Amino acid sequence: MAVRTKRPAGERTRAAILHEAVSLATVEGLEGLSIGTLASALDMSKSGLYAHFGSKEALQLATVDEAGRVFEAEVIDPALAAPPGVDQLVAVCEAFFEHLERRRFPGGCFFAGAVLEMGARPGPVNERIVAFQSSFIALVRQFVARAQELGEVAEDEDPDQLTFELNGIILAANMTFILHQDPRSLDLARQVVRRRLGVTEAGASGADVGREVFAGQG
Amino acid sequence: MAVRTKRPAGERTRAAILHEAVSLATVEGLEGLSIGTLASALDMSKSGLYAHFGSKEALQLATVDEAGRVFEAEVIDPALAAPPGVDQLVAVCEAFFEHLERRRFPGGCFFAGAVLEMGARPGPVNERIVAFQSSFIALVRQFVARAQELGEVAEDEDPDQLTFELNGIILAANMTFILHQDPRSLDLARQVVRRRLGVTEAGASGADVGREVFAGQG
DNA sequence: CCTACCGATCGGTAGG
DNA sequence: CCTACCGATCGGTAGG
Repeated sequence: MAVRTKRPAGERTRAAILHEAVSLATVEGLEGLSIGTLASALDMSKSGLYAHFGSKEALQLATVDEAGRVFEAEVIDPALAAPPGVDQLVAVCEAFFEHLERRRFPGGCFFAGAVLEMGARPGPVNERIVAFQSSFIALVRQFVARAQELGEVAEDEDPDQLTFELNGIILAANMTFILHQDPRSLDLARQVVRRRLGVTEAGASGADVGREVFAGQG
Repeated sequence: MAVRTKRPAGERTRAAILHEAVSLATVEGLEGLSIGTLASALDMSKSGLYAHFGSKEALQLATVDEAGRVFEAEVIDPALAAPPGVDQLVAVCEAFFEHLERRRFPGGCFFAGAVLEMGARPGPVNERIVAFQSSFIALVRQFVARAQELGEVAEDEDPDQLTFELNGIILAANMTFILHQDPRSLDLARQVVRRRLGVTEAGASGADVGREVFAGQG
């Protein structure tokens, strides 16, 4: 199919490894993810897989980066595409809920699990996870500040408090979804977001499509 | 010291093992917790420790139970001792924040981590974790319902939504504390709780003592 | 509660 | 990307 470039097979293999690694890590954890298990899941030899990374830590770092790319594509990009204001706050939450609902990873949100797993394990892997998570919170805070500038969030609200609450809603949605394995758990999360942000009807955002509505806003 | 009863030394040893096991599990995870590591942390032989439980799964179950006892003593009991109403909702959150601040476990809240670690690993250990977590949420929901009966939570609030939000605040506090390792992170969580519940001054609850205040309520 | 051991798997290496 | 291997550690057992 593709024209031969430098090492297309190797890159495809690497991508396939990381795709599997991120999924496996949401079940086994980043420490529990073993090179042998990962190799046999891909019908490869252990050392063949190992050669792509050179150490377990390098595999873990590459896995975190791959999870970051998935999160950007499925959660951050749709939120960035939404119009600034309260709609954007709804959009970032909604994109996260759909990321869960899609069951992209068997163990729920990669980063929610990774922060807790590696929180007491200092080192490069922990630092990379913390950096990504912190940048996501910072982005949500920007969305909140912009919404407040637009007058769609009350002036007496503290942006840090609202950001904290939205992060809490996201984490509670992830935990509830994992606990009950039921897509309806997310309906409650959606109601909480809309009530907290003063959005009256269901489909407040037209940015993150794939659901329906445009009920009472357009 | 103590009069010889049936097997006091064995029970003391078992208690010491579980105390260490819960702490270690918040760092290494319940799967990463190995019998060898646990034994050497206690200066015991591996098989000596193993004899107390008979299988790794039994050790994991006993560890979850021990973590449940700690959570009951440090979070649930203080909340039950608080007066019903909004004070009790503040008390349960405050008890959790102090549980974190006390750094009882190096990896933060045991159950927050355990739910995410074991969420995609069906089995008896997962079931025990889910049962405990669900019972805690159910208890918070009872507190919310009681506060609403007392007229301290608005009639148009949905108890499930408020319970979900309080759980989110707790989870966000845990994550933030782990991310920044800074007790001041919890100040923001405290502000969020009080603003969300319409409590104006800092020390709304006299039940969970050890902090101070009684500013504008008594 | 111990020493001594089992087969399996771990991360990693040699050499191709 | 492979086979074949390394020492260390895993959960678990025998026997005391």
